[in-house]
Amino acid sequence: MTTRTENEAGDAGAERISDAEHAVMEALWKRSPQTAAEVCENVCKERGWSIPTVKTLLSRLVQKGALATQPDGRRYLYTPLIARSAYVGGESRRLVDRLFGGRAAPLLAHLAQAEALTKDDIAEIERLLQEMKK
Amino acid sequence: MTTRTENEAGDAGAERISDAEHAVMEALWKRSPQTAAEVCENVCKERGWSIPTVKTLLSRLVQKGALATQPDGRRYLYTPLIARSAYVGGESRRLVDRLFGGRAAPLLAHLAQAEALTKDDIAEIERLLQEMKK
DNA sequence: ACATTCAGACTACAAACGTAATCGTAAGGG
DNA sequence: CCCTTACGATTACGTTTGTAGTCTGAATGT
Repeated sequence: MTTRTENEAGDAGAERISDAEHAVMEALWKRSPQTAAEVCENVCKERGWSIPTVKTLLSRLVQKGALATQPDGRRYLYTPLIARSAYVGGESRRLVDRLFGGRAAPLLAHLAQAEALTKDDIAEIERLLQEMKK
Repeated sequence: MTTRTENEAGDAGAERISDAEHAVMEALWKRSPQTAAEVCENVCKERGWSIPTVKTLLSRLVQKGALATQPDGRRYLYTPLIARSAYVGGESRRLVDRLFGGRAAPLLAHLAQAEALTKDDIAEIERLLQEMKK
């Protein structure tokens, strides 16, 4: 390969996705492909954005290798290149590493203390643990 | 109070703490109070920073109401104004809200899938759940 | 054919961030 | 007393992020 300074397509999702960009990704994870206008319909109202904002975010995400474009007449259809589960996994890992020394148990303890766990959560987590132990 | 546009001391930790700032906070949560030089001793090597960088971060954290200063001769002693547990709780909550619709169980499921849970983690989590149910 | 419209590309611009150098000054060594 | 030194304060500056406007050209209706 030729020098390969950085990011020449090949790794999808190396660049960090910002908060605003994440909202756009969510829309596309929910359904894809979508045009810029469609994405806007799904997020502009909620976030108080105008179309140009969505277009900027889409462009940046394409640059970052998080979205693929596919021409459709005079506009583009956008599709995620990174899976939501990969993103979510990465972010979760980051948090656990940064704040809990990489251990997940303390995170759970914190959520518990903060009343972030409902009875249902607890029940579901127990089920998960049972599954895991098998 | 006079107009009270924003942040006139009263709320500690309203402003968001950035990644670099967080490293400084960690040093002070581990031990406090500390001088700027001491903080640097604890983080500069690891992050590849020079003293000016640490001083900037300390100043910003003071501005944000995350640190208190106490004059000690010609320098300052810095002390956290927000508890680590509060910060950690807030960040965890943010993540769970943003990525898991506020439910903790899916987070755990993800960590599990990603092999982020060791046998010890699982055991400890079970203990936690037992405690909680009491 | 031509004006209108609509899409992406490019430009803008302030705030936050990461990273640091410089300035002014007070404390201490001699 | 003066010089050096060690602080905090101020300033710097490129990048990322949030939020949007302008430009250019192609499609479209008539």
